[in-house]
Amino acid sequence: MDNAAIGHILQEIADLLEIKSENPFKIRAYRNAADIAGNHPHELATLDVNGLREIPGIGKDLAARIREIAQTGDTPYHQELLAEFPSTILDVLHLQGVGPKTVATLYRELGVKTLDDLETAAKNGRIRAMKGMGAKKEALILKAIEERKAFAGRHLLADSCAAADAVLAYLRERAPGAIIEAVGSVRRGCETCGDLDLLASGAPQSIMDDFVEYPPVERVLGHGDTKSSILIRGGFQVDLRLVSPDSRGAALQYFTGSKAHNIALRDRAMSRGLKLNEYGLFRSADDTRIAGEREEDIYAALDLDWVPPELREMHGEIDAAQTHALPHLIERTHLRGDLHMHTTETDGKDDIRAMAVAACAAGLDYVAITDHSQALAMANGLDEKRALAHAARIRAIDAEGVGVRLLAGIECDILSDGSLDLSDDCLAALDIVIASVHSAFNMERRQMTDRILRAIENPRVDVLGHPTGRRLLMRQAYPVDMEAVLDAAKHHRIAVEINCQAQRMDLSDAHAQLARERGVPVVISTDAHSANGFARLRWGIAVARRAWLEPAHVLNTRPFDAFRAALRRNQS
DNA sequence: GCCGTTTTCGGCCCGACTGTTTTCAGTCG
Repeated sequence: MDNAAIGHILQEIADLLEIKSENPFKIRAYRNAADIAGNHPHELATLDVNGLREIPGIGKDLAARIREIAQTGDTPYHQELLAEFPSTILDVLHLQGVGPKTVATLYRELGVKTLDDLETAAKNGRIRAMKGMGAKKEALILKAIEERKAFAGRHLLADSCAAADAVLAYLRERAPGAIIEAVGSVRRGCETCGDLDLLASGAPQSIMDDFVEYPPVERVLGHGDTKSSILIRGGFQVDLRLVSPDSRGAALQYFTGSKAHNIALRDRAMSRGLKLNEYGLFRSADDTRIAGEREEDIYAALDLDWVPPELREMHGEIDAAQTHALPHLIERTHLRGDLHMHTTETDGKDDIRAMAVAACAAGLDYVAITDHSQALAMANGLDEKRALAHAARIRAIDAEGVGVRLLAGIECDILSDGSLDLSDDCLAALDIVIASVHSAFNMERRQMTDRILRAIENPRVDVLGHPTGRRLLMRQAYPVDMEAVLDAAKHHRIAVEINCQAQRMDLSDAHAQLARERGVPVVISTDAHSANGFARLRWGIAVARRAWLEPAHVLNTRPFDAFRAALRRNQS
């Protein structure tokens, strides 16, 4: 039972309790626990009740429930709730504009159990007949059902940034004097985002009208003086808030979240006789404004260092901010090398030279060319002979001098039994070897873990590539005991990769944090398949920052010679 | 359901917008 599965059950319990109109604080406790489970870097299943109780927000009851879920796959409490309401009703709850009160009424009065039931009831005009409902609400529900069918809901960070940038450019053109920026999960660098949150300050009121007239709008969900929401093509919901310049810092803080971080800040404010909202920080007694214009001032007034947005997840950042112990996070400009890319020799679109030139233009000092090995026949993977010939060409071009230093490497497949796809002699003749899993994903966890551990034990391997194989919003990670893998990586002094492909971001932020805690070196690599692939370094940087990584934790922040010396094969 | 150099009980973050309303409940973030 992994953390995501545990979190899912806790979330369902929270949803069902909400439909039952249970104590809202109890519901919050379950939601909070679901959040903790989903983001906790350690496997909750490996903790006993005492270990669980040490996690803030997990008390006696929740620790017992989590334990039960981890051991048996579920808890009777969840089953009891499901006996009262069918699980399909949760689809109805998650519909835009339909909340727990409405779901309960629909179920009680109309027997609505599924989205299909709801659609039928709405089409037959039975919704409008209910108290508190009307024809307009009925139409909105039908519209929301239609949208649910069309859109999946969440989006990759890269897609979210692109969509946000387009709206921002449109708005900035119409309010040149204003500051308009992305907040929410985009600003925190989350791997996937739901809605896009934008904040404008110092803009004229007309910005709201401009916003709802944004050409790609498919539907206006709300249109007020200070808050509007739209649905745009591509399935993004975009929210825009307008505040006055003297509230910009407070609003920036408030709308960036996360929710848990904000609750902690408000709590802290309250204990100091202050009140924090999106307009500023005020003295509770007389509403005197203490801060609001600058985000830094809000934190400072609460005796905290300014917290970088990527850290605002309630993973210890408040304590660290209080004791001046926040990390000096890695930035894109710290990266000097990129250790994973492909060329026309296998499935890349550009040749060695073009990749080198593009890397140089991207500000890098060195790259490793790491084409696929023979097992990946589909990608025209390299056998021994081709791998060595390719390496010779890479070294020849490096000798010419192309603005960046080149390393001759390979991304070698880890076969099903954990052996590598090329001979030790061949791998030893190269400058760097990444070992990756590209096949046989459907293994048992124990088997997959052993497979990867065996690869790590091979002294020719320097880096473990995209360690979990996940494809965000498409494919789950293969089951693997990441703690065991990281322990082995530490022991054998190999590095783990943060793969920068937008749909991989693998390691995840939570796993990268585990790597940092264990002292396992990390590399951040693009896995570029063309010369324009270097821009995606920013996605790997986002993961690294969310994992609290500093430049010293990441090998490819080092100068070329120091980087080479740090590779496993070059250590004594 | 969690939490506590105020508390083992009694607190727990809070404002905007919409629809169906004559004063507010529900939803959302």
